[in-house]
Amino acid sequence: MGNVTLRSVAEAAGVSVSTVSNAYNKPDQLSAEVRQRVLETAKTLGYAGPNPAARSLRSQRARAIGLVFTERLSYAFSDPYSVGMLAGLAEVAEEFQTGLLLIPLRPFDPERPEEVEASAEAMRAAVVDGLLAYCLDIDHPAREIAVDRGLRMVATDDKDPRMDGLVLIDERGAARQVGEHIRRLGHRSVGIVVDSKVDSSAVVEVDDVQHRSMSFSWDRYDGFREGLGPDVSVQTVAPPGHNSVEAGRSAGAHLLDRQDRPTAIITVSDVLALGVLDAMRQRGLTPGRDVSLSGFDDIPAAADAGLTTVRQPIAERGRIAGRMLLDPDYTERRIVLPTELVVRSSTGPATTSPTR
Amino acid sequence: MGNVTLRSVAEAAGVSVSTVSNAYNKPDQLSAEVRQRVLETAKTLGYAGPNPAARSLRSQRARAIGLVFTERLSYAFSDPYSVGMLAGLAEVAEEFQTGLLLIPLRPFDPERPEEVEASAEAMRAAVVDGLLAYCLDIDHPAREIAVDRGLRMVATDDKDPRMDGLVLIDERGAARQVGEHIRRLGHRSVGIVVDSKVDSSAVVEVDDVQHRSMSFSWDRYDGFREGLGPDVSVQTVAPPGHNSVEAGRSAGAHLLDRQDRPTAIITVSDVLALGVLDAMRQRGLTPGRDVSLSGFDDIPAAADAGLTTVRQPIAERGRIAGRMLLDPDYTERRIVLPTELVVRSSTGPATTSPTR
DNA sequence: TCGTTCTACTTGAACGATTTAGTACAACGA
DNA sequence: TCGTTGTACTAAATCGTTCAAGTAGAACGA
Repeated sequence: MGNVTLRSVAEAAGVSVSTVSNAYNKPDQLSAEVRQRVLETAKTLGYAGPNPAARSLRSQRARAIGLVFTERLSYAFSDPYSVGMLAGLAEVAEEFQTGLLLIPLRPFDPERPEEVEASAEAMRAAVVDGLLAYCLDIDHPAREIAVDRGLRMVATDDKDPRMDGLVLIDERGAARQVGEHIRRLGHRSVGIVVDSKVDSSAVVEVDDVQHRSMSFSWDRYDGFREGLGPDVSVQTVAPPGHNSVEAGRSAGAHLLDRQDRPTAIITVSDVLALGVLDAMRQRGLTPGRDVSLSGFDDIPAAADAGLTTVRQPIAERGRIAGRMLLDPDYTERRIVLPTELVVRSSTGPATTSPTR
Repeated sequence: MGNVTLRSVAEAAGVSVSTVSNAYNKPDQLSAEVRQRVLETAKTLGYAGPNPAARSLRSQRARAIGLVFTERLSYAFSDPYSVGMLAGLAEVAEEFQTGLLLIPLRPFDPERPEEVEASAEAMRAAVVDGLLAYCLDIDHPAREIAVDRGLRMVATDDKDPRMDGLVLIDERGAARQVGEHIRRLGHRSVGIVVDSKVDSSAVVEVDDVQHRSMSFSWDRYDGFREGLGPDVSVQTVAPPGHNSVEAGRSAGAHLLDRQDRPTAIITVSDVLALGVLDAMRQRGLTPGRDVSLSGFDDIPAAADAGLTTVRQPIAERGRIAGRMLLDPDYTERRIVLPTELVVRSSTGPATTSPTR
């Protein structure tokens, strides 16, 4: 089984190997009758079509693009934002008859370099034409391997100058709008919830410097602070674990239970905001009245929850990344997509009596 | 660039091609010093390691397993159950240094066979050693192609006898326990929420026969009915759209707003149950007191919500599927994993006054 | 001293396709 | 009638590895 090749088909059909190949790849290069005959003998021989590996080798095209898959991305799949982008990417991939190869890697961890290094070898073995560097740590050795291989690389959130394509939003500018919105509403004590790169077991309070090394989203953070201005007092916390509703809930609990509860809470993602919303509900607080809350991304659930947030074209981000990787006619190499502040009921004016 | 091959490295290092190959694949076959020299010249030449396509061709191993990726699976990624299974699969894949290839396909649709057929060609091009037939419709042409290719196929929820491996739970038996639990609590009017295979725009009421063709989960459905027994009156609904919290919410709304509101609601998944829970909250109903509710799967959020459900080893399902595909020492071909009814606060005795 | 075993490499044949350059033959216009 | 063009196919090289088989030389025991 399985050892039926182009040659066996060619012999059985009484034509040359190239003709059989053409029957599959270039139907206009041969007469309809011969093609018909070839395809029929292929069927009776149980030939399942050209061997993909051989085809990849000869044509120098893998018909697949890579996507790094760490534990973190596995969590990311619970995040509607990632799913939306992946859906956009898959749409283009389908259009180009191209697969999406998840490359399982150990997440970067300076504590155990040899394990990470070993898992990075998977990047060598990946049969891909290009790579979407999503959730791939800047220091991960797999990144070097990808560069060495000369893989076309596209990122949606990356600072690496070696990228062949970038699909961005103005993170900082968008975040600034959120900050300004909150400031204009009169809030002077604001909590910020960031995501956390490191594993902690509890909510940690973060200062501006720590944040740089602890979180993925300091552009947003900087934007928030810019928009809020110097007169607003800010308390930043990072929840334990990954970007999730659960994490948001614990961060929200932490902020809401403080003596000096902030009058507004800003989060770096809608998922975290939904968690904070839960924490508010549990405490009988009404969003937009007792405490204001804003998110980021505008995932579908944000509208249902009445969450003020920044809308970004999520699926479009994936689509463009896909085009950059797959469509030779798409020559743009750096796209900055528009965002929009969407004000909903979860933000409102600071109450004049800012006590509990 | 990129045209550095084993041969160029071999020439530069003054050794044979096989020696260079061995330097990468069988370090014990050559002396440490030669290996060192080879690796160094490889580095200076900018050789990124053996070309994966060529390696796949020669060794007849793709180092990747396939996963069908339709729009439906893209929604499935929002489902913690799928994510959990995928995480288990990825764990094993990482262990075996193997990639996970998502193969984008059009979902099966008898209305437009040619589009589906065309997209199924992606199954021909996939460089994979095996396939996890998850979310792959039984009638999808890609399934035939996979069979023709002689791909090793494993399923976690499939009736196809051509599968090389099955990782199952006793769906019907587990569902029966749920039904019995509800019956013993005294409920005599029960709503069942199933998932829907077809696209409808609103909640539809389903009878036993329709259900067969409309849903993916009729084993569970049959189990529910068996456990409930003949004395319980059942109203079955299928929400519009895919398995999601949102869908559960609308199905729940439909059942709860009926004149003859059921005293208990059973769903085929926790995700749907969480939606029903939302609908109950919106109506000020307390789960387990006013209306009982049970789910299926025991995703992490179920415990938080106090949801009665069936626990199944989710990640383990993915892990075993991975082993069946990748581990030659794993010879088991059909595994039925244990389940357990987990009773939490969302189910309680039927109230003696069963009126609104 | 001779045969045997071991180590460290090399040789050359696959793996299964695509692609370039060609050939044979028919059709065509002048 | 001859050269040109086009159609339908073929021959042979090539993609970059891995792997089975082979060899040269050192080391060893009797």
